[in-house]
Amino acid sequence: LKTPLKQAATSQMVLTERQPDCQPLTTPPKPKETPPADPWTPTSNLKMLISAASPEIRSREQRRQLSDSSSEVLQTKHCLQEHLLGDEYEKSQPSRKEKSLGLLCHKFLARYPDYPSPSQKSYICLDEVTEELHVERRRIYDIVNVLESLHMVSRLARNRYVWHGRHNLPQTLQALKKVGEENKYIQQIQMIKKREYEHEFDPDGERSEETASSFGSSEQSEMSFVELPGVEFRAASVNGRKYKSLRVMSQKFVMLFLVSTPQIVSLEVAAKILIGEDQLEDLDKSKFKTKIRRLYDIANVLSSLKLIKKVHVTEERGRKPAFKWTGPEVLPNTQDTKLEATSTTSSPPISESITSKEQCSKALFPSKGKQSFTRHSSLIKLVKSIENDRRKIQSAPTSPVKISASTYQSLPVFPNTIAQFPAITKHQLEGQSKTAEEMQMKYALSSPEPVPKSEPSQQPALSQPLGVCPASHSSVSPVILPHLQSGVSYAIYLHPSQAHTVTTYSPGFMLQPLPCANVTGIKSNNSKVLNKITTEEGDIQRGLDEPTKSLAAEERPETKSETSQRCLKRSQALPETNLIKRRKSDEESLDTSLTFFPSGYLIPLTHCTHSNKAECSTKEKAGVCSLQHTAYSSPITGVIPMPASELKTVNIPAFHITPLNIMLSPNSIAAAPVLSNSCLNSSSTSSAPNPSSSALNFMLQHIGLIPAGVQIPANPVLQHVPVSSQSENISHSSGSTNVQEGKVIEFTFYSPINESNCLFSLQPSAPKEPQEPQAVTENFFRTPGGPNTEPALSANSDGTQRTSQGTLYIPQRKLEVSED
DNA sequence: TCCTCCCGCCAAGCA
DNA sequence: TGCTTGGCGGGAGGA
Repeated sequence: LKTPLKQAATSQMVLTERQPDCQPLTTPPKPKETPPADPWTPTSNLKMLISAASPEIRSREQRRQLSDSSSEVLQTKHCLQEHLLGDEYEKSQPSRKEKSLGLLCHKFLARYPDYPSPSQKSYICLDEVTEELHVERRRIYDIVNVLESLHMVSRLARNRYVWHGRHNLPQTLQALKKVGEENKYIQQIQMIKKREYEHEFDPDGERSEETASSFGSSEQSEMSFVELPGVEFRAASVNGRKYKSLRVMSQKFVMLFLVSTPQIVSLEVAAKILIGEDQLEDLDKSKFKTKIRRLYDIANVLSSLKLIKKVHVTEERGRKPAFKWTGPEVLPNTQDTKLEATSTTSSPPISESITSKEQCSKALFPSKGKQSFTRHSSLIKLVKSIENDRRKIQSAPTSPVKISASTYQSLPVFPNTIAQFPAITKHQLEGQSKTAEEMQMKYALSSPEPVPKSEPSQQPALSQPLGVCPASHSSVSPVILPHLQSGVSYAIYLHPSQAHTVTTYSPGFMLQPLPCANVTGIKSNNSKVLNKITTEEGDIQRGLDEPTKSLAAEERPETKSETSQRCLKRSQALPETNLIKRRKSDEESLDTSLTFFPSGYLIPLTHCTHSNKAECSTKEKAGVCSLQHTAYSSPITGVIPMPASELKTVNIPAFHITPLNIMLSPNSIAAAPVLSNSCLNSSSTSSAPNPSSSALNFMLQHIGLIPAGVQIPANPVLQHVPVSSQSENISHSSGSTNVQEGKVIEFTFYSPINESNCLFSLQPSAPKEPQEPQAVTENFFRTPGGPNTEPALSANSDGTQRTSQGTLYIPQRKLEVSED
């Protein structure tokens, strides 16, 4: 009996309403001897009507020995069709949206508690469900399969499932994350990105061997269903189709979110990865489309579970559908499932989650520490390899120490940054340890060698822990730069790994590492401010950074003072209002997912000029530096003082080329690019000239910061380069503060040799006087052809173009995420 | 036009 | 052998 009651009622209602004369109007119950037919869905109704109208189909129906009541139905429908012409009939049908899998899943989930009592097991009878939800069984399978992939249900027998609710979710996600990491999904994502970019430059070209081999390795890592002890996989076709099962696909899809950062995965990438694991060579369109269809199915269910949320990633090639993880954050690879819920979902509070977890653990994990998932045999080698790598990294002399939020809070402050922040914020800092301040001041302003170099041998491990991504960054380090022309100093934030090799060109330079919040955390903290997020590449990037982020943060011995400055900067950068609250949440974010943003940032210290540095420093100590404007926290790093209205862009270094928008107009002011370390570091492996170096030299010379002929060595050093800048990515604020007039300029260096890139983020302060147009020559921007090849500006191959009046415009390839 | 995904065919495999 | 399960892709609604 598949006739849904509700549908019958609806039909009756419609009939009664529209055709009172059509009798009988009641939908008769289907007799038991009704042949297997489509359920009583609107579409099947329509088909039935059509078949009724067709003699051929009708005769076929007759051959099927339609019962009298079935005939009645047909007659009724026929009657309905006759009287409800065309549009009217269509309008009487539920819309497509009302029949969506997501909605159906909502209904399904509403039937069962999120956290059922362990003593009372809920059983799911598919027949009942299909009947009550008025859907065909096939749809329920879709839902159940996804739920089963998360171990929210498990199959008990034919037609029968057990409802676990979300009890198992923490463990499942943990296991999935682990498998995802072991399966090198991050690298696969990067490879796909790389392929995409290579395809942009060479649409007809063969895919690189590296990419191919990477996928080759992914093929062998095909895995089976990830199980939890006690939640066994008892699919009917467990042996036959499980590798293509929606369950497995769902798990893989979830893994992609769990391993990538920010946790945004585009459907395209997910589909390619899923196909890649099956057979990359058959990456034909139909297969791709099919995967996409299935991913939509899965995504709908996951969305109903509020684990993901649909967003759109906008890049230069268009708007792409993607999904953002909104489920509980999963900490990496802790033996004991230590999870916490983020603020974005309807997930239970942490305490509840933990409680549930404990309950679930008792039920499902009698022996803790046991491997909690199955693994394809071919994966074991990969896992061992990764674990070895991880061991090497973790046993390095500079092994990281996790810094808790409380540590952040209690650490002393770094005076130089005080000048950038409003007095109210500084006031909070006055209570800090003066001794610590003095020590840091001394260190900051007097030390000619501000940053101890790390062991060069550590660099590869730090920047390329997985041996795949050359553009790995861990954190940023601020550098105070004097502005020779405008009298404005800047704090530039570098990655520690970059800072290791920095040599200063000004005695006043100093370096500090600074952690940056991950995009996800930022988003949650400043979601209203940050309405654009560069993603995908950054997503990939941070994923890669994760294994190394803490390493880099701990590379240097002055960890405590650095972290204190991190804390300070983050807290200082917060808006005056909600300061404490936001800092708290910020720190929570740091604590839970301390991630270092790989880009470099330039901070204008508009009131701390080079000429009166000492005075300024003194003022900084007293916390009365004449900065008048209100500084806001950056959603990116938490340390960049800039107006909230301008916090529109997050710079995330791309694994591949990431030509971002750069508008160089004559009306902005000087700024200095901050080189990400990746291209610089990676350049050491190549004998080719470093384009970044020559570019910076050019810039420095061009804008008069260094005399012509003076060359800054090809050393990853901060340069102070005034560049007229204007970013399209920043919405201009109507405010009048200096900082508000600052702009962010971003661009990427591309080195064809090491295939790395550097993302620059320049944030100049407002110009006091309009400057002459700064002609940016071709030397500055390199094309993929190499440092001495045809300049990007005149080559269209990379999409760049030069506008009139010396304005350089590089079409944006930055990705934005928009939520529906 | 393209995205989204409903729908149901039909094959694998279980009872 | 009938039924359950679920892969798969056509094609239509919706943006």
